[in-house]
Amino acid sequence: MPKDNHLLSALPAADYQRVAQHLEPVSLPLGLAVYEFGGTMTHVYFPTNGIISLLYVMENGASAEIAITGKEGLVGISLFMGGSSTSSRAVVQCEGHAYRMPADFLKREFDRGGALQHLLLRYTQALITQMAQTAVCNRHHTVEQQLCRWLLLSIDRLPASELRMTQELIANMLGVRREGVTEAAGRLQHSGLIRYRRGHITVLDRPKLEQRVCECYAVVKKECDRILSAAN
Amino acid sequence: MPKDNHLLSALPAADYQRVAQHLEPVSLPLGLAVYEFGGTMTHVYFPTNGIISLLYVMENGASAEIAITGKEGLVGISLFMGGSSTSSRAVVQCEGHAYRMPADFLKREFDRGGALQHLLLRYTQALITQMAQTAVCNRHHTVEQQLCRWLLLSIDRLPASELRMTQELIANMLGVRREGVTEAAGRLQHSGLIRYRRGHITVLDRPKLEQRVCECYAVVKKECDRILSAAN
DNA sequence: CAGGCAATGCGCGGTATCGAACATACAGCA
DNA sequence: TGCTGTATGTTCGATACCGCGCATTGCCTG
Repeated sequence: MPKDNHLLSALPAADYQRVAQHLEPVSLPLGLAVYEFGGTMTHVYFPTNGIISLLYVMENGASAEIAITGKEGLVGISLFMGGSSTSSRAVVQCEGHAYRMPADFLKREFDRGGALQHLLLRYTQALITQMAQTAVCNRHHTVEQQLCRWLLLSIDRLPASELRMTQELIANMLGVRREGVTEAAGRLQHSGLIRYRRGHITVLDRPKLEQRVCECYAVVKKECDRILSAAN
Repeated sequence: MPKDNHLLSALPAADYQRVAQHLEPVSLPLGLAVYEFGGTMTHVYFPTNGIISLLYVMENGASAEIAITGKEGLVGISLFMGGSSTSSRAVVQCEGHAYRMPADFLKREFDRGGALQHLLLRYTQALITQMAQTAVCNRHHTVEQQLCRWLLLSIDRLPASELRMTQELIANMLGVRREGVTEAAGRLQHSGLIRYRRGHITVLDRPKLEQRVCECYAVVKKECDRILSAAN
């Protein structure tokens, strides 16, 4: 079950044995803030399912999603990167489960410099790519393109092609108005790419969604695949 | 002279001795592309002065700056993060000098896990903060605010408060139209915060500039200071 | 000191997004 | 089955930015 997380499953047996006994299963209910801005981090989280969003909330309350993480990664990279506190919120966007590991154990294990270190650094690199692409996408692409990107990135991390999510929340993630999401989602539904009803969105035609999305999705996905395949 | 770079100067004497003989001085002429997209990285660069921008160029030619680096950091983090190629361009935005280090030596040194590793990871953390803030700023702030942020971040990395830079190039960095920069810069000049003439911009009233800038500047600066002070 | 070119200034219509207010309709619960 | 709160749909003007074209002005070089 911890091996449902791709980073944990990529660990060599010896490392995994050592690490496994320090893993504690936790559930990730919808809306849980795994980390708050500026809070101290006592654990890192390896999701096995569900999605966690890295959100940045500004002084005036406006927000934007910086990256999302699922079973392919972990939440809490700044712990081993040398900052002990977070500069963003980490919120459960789709409920699921995770295994968490105490901060001090992770740091010790990281400093051994073995396979775990390499995996974590590789994943951090993928996360950096995702953040950079988000910055560019925010600058140059339309709400509809970004919605497509967000949907694809999300269902990539879920078993089904349906997700529980209101347009209001999506708007918070994308950092746009709710009406903008309503409009874009309406167009996508009208074209038969998705279907939604009160808090549920289903992707019906993934290939067509990939046609409408901006290049940002492919860049992030490719980098994510590349890094994690090389890890095995 | 290598110690003009803050990361190199923060190294303990023993580490510095070992590393120094692998440093090669290079000059950074304006416009040089230290890295191209997808290129292989043979060296990492520790600037001692000047500014290097991390730029992302999209399929249609539109571009956006993701982060900037000066004497406080290094260029080429993906080398030790486990990706061997870059996902962005690194372009010299203000001429200067740097010391470069061969990729394979850096990797070996990094894998020793000593002071250099900690410094590089800390700096990467600061860079991540800068990228996240860029993403948010692109989403929510006006061109004028972003211009203020860009100016402040730039002169923080320069000895003087003047920089050689056309509005056209600034527009490329910010990912907006040249006219947008002209307009915003015109307002700032009219208010007496800056002065510019054909390719030269001088910051006249830094405190007032800090009043007009969005919160993003302070966040990035604070994190950068925090991380690099803790490194000493 | 006189080109010539690059940098800047400006105007135009077009579009995407914003901000706010309100109407509707569905889901879950009593 | 009906109520109620929340999710979604729709409208309006306002604004920021885009894309284009072209005028102007300063700097550099010959």
